[in-house]
Amino acid sequence: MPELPEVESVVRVLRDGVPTLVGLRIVTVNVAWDGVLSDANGDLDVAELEGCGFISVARHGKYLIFHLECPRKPSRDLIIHLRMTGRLFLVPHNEALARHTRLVLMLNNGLALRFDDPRKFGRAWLVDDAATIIGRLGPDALKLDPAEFCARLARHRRQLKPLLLDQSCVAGIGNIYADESLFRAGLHPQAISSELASDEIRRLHSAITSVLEEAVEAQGANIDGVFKAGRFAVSVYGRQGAPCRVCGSEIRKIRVGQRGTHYCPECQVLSPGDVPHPET
DNA sequence: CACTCTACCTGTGCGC
DNA sequence: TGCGCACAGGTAGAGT
Repeated sequence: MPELPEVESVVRVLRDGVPTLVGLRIVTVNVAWDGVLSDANGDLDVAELEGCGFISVARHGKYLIFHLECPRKPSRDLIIHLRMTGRLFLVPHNEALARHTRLVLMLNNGLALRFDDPRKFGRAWLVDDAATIIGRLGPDALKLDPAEFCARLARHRRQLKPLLLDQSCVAGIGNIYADESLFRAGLHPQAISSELASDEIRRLHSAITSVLEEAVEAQGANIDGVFKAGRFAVSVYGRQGAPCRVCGSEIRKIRVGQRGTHYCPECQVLSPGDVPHPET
């Protein structure tokens, strides 16, 4: 389940690894599953990718941004979203396709950039300007200015959990790190954004920042028996029924905005003004 | 505007 | 053992 820290790990490998993708050129493209290219924003024209060179590898929220120099246009941006189960890596040119390989970009150094995705949720776009795709997103969760974060919370009267997952508010937080950030901030997932006190907002901001920075450092989350990309140890996500690491209370799982939500009933108390839904 | 539902997918893990 | 099914997740789009 790639969220911001997992996507950042991919960026660092492709940008800073040996070999780096930067400076390499796409020779041919192999589309193993058509659906990876089609989307409401238009289909990717494979022929336009051939001959393009990688200028930079970056990220905004969970979107990967490959800035390209192209034969027929000054520049283009290849955008890839890994969604739930997508993986991106460099392999030797002749490496056999895996069962879940969706897209292969053959490169001019004997390697290939391969996109594997069992659940077919991941997508790729080729656009003149990355803003076409990421323009609607809020600021990246790792570059979140406290004052702007405060303004964005105040602007809506919404439950914190769905608001944190809304990529147009803040980009990069998914279900795991939303739960982890709210736990660290000591805030209930159903607390109302516009009703937070300023110290609560500060706590949430620093919780998001520290959780994500630690997770980037650990190269992603490590969730018991499910997801083991990195070493970040979760406190609440998937730990329903287990004791809270802080107070020993039993971690609960409820549904908030259709999403599984994990929290500690002792550490994350709803303030009197907020009305919780009686959910299980 | 805030929320809910549905669609998109398939591997996993449960109950029977 | 094997079958069926609910479930997980991020996002877009439609509907309330």
